[in-house]
Amino acid sequence: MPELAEVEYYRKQWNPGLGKTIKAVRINSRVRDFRDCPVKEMVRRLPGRRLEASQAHGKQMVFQFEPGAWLGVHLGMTGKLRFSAADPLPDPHAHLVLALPAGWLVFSDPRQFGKILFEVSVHPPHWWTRLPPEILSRDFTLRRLKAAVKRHRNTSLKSFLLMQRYFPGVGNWMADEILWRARLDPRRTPGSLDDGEIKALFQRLRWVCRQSLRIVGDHWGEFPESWLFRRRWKGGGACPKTRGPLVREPVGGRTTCWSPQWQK
DNA sequence: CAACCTGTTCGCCA
DNA sequence: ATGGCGAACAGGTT
Repeated sequence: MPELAEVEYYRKQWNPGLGKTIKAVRINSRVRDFRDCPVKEMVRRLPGRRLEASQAHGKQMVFQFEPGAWLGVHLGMTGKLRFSAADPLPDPHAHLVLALPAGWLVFSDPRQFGKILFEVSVHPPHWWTRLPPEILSRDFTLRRLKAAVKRHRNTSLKSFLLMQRYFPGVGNWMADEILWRARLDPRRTPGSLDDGEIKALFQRLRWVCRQSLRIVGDHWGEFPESWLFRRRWKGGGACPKTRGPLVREPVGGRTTCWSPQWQK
């Protein structure tokens, strides 16, 4: 499920390990999650290191160890992080397990679209420092959005919002929520937007990120009934604004939910 | 049983 | 070169 706020939620699930020293690493190195990971080095060098801090950035996370080592985690489609007081051995999808003095930090991912990275270094690795500005940061500006619109004027708005190099953390449901609140038809192109519509998109982008972090990021809360999120999963839903029917069909290759009477 | 899936990357084409 | 699209990845769920 992981998009921006859900990633932040999962990041915190490893907080019980903060300040603790890794005793052992258990890994299923055959799975796809480790395709870009120096597995042997990680298994050799993580034990004895202390989990110092963690951060999330869009859908990407980093866990910082002392002395200098960095564990990158991307949850893909079905990845999860959890702390387990009992040995998670029975879980066949627990591909990475970090043993603490008491308990285990677990990464599980049945579908294996996630990605684990590892680097030993005093400084944070390039794959962490070269990420684009976060949507809620000062560097994410209307100017930047307009440049992206100009460059990708012919794709659908739906595909556009899913581009992580501009909108890190936005996934399928967030894109639909943002377009619904900006009253924009997901099949429209960025190039067709006027200045007011671009501004609305900018504001709704930031609003949906901020609110979903507040609701889901801390503790897995429920979105209010007023959100499209609550109606979008099954056919036959009604728009919370107009009470009219919602449409559910692929746009840009992804299942998309929108309200034709509300979004133009 | 078949269709579907909250993500990314690759190859193909214009 | 760059932009845009569709397939592929793998396994669980509806």
